[in-house]
Amino acid sequence: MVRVILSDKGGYMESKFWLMKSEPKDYSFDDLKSETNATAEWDGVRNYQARNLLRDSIKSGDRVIFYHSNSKPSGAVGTAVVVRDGYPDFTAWDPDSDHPDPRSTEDDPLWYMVDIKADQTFERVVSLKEIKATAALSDMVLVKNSRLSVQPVTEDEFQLILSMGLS
DNA sequence: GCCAACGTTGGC
DNA sequence: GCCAACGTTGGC
Repeated sequence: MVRVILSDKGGYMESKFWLMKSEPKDYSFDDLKSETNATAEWDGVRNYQARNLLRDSIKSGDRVIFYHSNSKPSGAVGTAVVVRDGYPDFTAWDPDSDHPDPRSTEDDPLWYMVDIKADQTFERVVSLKEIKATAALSDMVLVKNSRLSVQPVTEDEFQLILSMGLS
């Protein structure tokens, strides 16, 4: 089965590499590592474009760059592996959750999530400043549309950021 | 804390 | 379907 996502040019591309953002004051990479099996539900995404990726395109085994936004400095801090395909984000219909949305129900889910497991911890933060200063990373969604919290990256981008983070 | 950029909502 | 108003993200 070919997995596809809508590219910014309106055509289709596939990805097995992603970048996910979190504000570390809300949920940090250390928080993920401290979970049982270093695994957590990536819940709370309330954006349709990101939802579509979580529901349709992101699959178990895919690799993720974990990015700290609104941080000092903001940047990539580690990697994770997707360990469960998209499924309904049940926190949406829990009125006591951090991200309730009464439009979403168990019978007709509106929002989706995947599970991720922490993998490699970078030796240093690969800062947004450094990413922006790296020519080979200039096409990243992170650089072009800074708001999307779940976004595709190319394998080359993933490997380059990983090598920067481990050196 | 400011605010630019972007996404969403809802009146018409 | 347009678009103004509003809300959110996230760099700085």
